[in-house]
Amino acid sequence: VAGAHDRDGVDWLTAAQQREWKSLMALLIALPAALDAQLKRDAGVNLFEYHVLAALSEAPGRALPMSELAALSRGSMSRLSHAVSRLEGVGWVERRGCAGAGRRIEAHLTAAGWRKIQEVAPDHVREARRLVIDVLAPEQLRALGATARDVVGVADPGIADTLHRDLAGG
Amino acid sequence: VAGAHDRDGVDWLTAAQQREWKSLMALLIALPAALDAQLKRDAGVNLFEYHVLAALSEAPGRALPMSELAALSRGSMSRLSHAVSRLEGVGWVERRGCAGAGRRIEAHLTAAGWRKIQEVAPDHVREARRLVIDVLAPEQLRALGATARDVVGVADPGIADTLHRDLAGG
DNA sequence: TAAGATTGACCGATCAATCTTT
DNA sequence: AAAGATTGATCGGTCAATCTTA
Repeated sequence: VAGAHDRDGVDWLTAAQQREWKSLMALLIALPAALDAQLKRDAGVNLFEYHVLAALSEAPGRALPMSELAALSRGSMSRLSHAVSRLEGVGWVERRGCAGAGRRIEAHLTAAGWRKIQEVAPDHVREARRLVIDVLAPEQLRALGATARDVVGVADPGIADTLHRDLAGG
Repeated sequence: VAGAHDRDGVDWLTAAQQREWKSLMALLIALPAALDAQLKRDAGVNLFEYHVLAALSEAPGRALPMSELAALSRGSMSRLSHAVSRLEGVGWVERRGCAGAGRRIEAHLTAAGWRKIQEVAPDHVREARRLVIDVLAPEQLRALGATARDVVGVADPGIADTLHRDLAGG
């Protein structure tokens, strides 16, 4: 039973738990790889860069301070800074100083960047449907989302916070 | 409703679907990062290298041909080859020619590698429990595993095959 | 020649150190 | 000094090319 310890004091997984764990590990490998591959092939961006463009496209004024953008796209400041440099290089994003107190730099989507995300989003949504949304029964999808939120709450409270704020419509 | 198309012919996600999708994306970022961080901190290996050592430790004779090991640890041959080179460098794995027809190289766990995985596994299992297994109700975990298998089946049939064989006790 | 395996160049991410502004 | 942001070294992974053996 759960909570049992062997003589080393280790609470090993049961056979059933191992089964579900291995299935989850397979998902963690296969799904991001498939999404990345589609975006890279059809759009020349990776999944993180797509999230950056998508977050900007939904923001008021199509602009966000770097630190908020990092939280929304679930990456470190460093990762974001490198990514924005790349996106700036191809003309989809620009950096500029920003007015608000304390904050210094905001990234904003250029006209070309707006066109790019409009062009790329439909394919990405199609892939999301093909791999997940249309594969699962509605109740199964609902349960998956709820379970994901439970796990993220423990694995990374910071991401969980940003997610909840985003889902609430912040 | 699902299946509806706007005038661009795109079947966008509903608000509810977007909610679950974003939750899943957050999981895909947060969970591997947390598992990786624990292993890197406490054991000096990443999640993929851990899977390599774990797969070898469960194999008969603690050895596997490179191609089978790649499938079991869910990586490309190239990724595995680089990883095994690293693990060889620290003395946990060795390469050697192998007898069976057609096959050429097998990786096997050294005595030091065996000790290493024995030492590291309990912490990894503890983390798996803390982040997932003990967070979810048994039925929720079961559903997560089943859903993961459904998605993997579409996203990567090759990984799905290996997973099913592994779960059947191959 | 096809499958198994390796290699090296390149790219993207992390980490620690640094710069900048309040 | 603290928060926001950037930088550069380094590491790990991918990709395409190559080598090897049945």
